[in-house]
Amino acid sequence: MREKKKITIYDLAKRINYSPSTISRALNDDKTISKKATKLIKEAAAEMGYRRNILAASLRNSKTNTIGIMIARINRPFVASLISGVEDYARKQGNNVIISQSDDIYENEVNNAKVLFDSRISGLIVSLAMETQDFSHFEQFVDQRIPIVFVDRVPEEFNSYKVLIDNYAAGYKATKHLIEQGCKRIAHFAGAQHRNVYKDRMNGYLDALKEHNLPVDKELIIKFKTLSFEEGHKAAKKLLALDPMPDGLFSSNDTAAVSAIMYAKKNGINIPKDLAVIGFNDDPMASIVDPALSSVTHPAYQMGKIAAQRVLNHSEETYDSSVSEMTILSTELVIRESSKRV
Amino acid sequence: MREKKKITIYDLAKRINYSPSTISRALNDDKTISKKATKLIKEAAAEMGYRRNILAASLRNSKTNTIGIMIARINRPFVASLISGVEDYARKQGNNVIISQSDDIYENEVNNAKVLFDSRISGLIVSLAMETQDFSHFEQFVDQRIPIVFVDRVPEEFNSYKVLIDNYAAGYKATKHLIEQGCKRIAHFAGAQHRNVYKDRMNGYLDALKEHNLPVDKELIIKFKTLSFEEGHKAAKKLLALDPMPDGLFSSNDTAAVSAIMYAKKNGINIPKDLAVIGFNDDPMASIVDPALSSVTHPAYQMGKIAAQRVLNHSEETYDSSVSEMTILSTELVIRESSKRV
DNA sequence: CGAATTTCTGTAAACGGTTAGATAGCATAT
DNA sequence: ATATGCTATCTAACCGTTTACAGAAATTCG
Repeated sequence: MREKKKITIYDLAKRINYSPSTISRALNDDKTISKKATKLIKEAAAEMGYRRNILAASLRNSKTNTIGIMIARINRPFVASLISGVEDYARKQGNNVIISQSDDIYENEVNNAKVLFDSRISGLIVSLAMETQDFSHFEQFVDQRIPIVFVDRVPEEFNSYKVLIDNYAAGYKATKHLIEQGCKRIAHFAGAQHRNVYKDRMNGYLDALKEHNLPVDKELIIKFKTLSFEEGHKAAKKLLALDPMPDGLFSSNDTAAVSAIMYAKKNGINIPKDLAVIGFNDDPMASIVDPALSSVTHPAYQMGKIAAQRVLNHSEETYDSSVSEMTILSTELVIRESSKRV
Repeated sequence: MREKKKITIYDLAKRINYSPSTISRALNDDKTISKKATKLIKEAAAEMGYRRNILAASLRNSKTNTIGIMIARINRPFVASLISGVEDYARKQGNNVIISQSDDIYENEVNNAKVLFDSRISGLIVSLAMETQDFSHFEQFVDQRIPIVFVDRVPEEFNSYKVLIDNYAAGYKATKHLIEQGCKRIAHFAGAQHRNVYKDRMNGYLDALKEHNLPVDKELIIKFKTLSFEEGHKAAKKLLALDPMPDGLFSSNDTAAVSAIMYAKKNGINIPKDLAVIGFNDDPMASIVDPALSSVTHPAYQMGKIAAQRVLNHSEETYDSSVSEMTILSTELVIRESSKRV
């Protein structure tokens, strides 16, 4: 048993006595081809089971209709939803999506960029690795006029499309909410401060404290590397050992917040009475933990969709790479039991 | 500012006076090229910043080094980990991974198959949509000798590589565990019975009951369509209204199990004393819910990795498409508070 | 030293589309 | 009748590799 032969426009040409160029044009609905010929050709193509060879077309056009996506790791709820949004939109427009994971490691990101570049992707969607602080590996795309859309974790110093949420406002809102619940000593789980999302959340936190005349206590701000469950555990331990203990906690993600809640519960601390907690992302776990975790919703799927739109609607002519075009999505507080005191 | 010119082997050829064919061979480490020439050529290539055009190479070889992956939806923990495993392995071997989501809808799956086929993927990894019962859309790949590896949700009637866990054994183990905890009336949340994973889990459940001389009560077996949170809620409501109430529950996934736990708790039912519960998948939420959910671990990442290996090591010569080659991974029970009675 | 090998490199034809420019046929205008 | 323009199609080059085959140069051998 051997492979079915793949038929080409040359086979079609021979079969119905048209030149390959006419076949090609007809199949692409070029109006210079007569309706009669177009119909004939399409029928023959269907009958013979013709399928366009995308590779040949891509080579000729140097256009692959493939979007590359760079993220830290797929199996995080936010990222999975983001990709989901990109994929759905891109596919509707006839594009493929190829993904690459950096594991939050800078070197991997650089290497992935090279691989995606060599794959001749038509556009790139990036959420930066935690480590990344240098962005020169993205310049190759700019040089070749390949549109880049940064999502969520975006660089501040690199001009491009950016899709993100208002992290500052979200941090402010979350903190203000805790203040309104009567918290006076509010702790913060802070992420890597060179990453916009975490820096902005922290700034929102700080300003909310200041504007409500609460002192900023450095002891209450814990700097995380990865905001993992383990780190959350350690940080909670440290916090609860303080005297006086904090009475509120704004965590930069849900994982660390949930970890803190679980640790606190085990140590007989009442959430939210002794410690009101709010997280960030509204991951599925937020509604599962008991008491359910208040959080800030992230429209991840929508962000993916918008990013895909930006990449695909990018126009060579009007685009000016010296300008950053931002799309800022709003967030919402989801108040659950973990922070409800009044 | 215009694009940087892309340099080709012709540019290299002109620059260092070798023919394009020699360049090409040298860059591919062909041994017929002298070491001296190879060295010279590689140096020149590096210096001029030459990058191979994958499209041209793919066209010529009709080999894309791209793996397609078909799943229901990315943003489910199991699937995300699976993809993660595929991606890591594939990329190490110099392959790209393109994904497509069916949303558990048959028509989407058929359409995605066509798109991936037209993308000339070198191999395909599939976890079936919930709905799918006909597999003829995979035949085009078989015809073209494109290897297919089915993962987790696999077809029974289609010969190919398959990577899955022993769902029957897992169902049996989980049920037996509940029996050992003293449960006499064990309910089961069953998934679509035409999907191997759910059918096998249920059979394991049934046999465990029989072998321990417990009656099979049809009232206690609830058939789900999607095993969603909402369905879990409804099913729990139905179960808890029974008289006598079941004292154990084996759910085919964690989502429905967690939903049931939350509903039961809200209605004053003690988990595990009144109702011992065990789920399936060991999703992150299993360790978050209170009481923590016992579950069956799924080595999702590893399954993805193995699937990628199978696809990439697939050898045209030795492969016999009339044979199904299965890799069956073992599972483990993770016992947590939701089922610990003794 | 010439013949036979071996080693290395070059020529040219693929792979399968797309597209600029040429051409042919025909209707209309001068 | 010739020029002009329009429509429909074709020719051939091109995208950038790979590779069968040919050929040249270097080496070995009798």
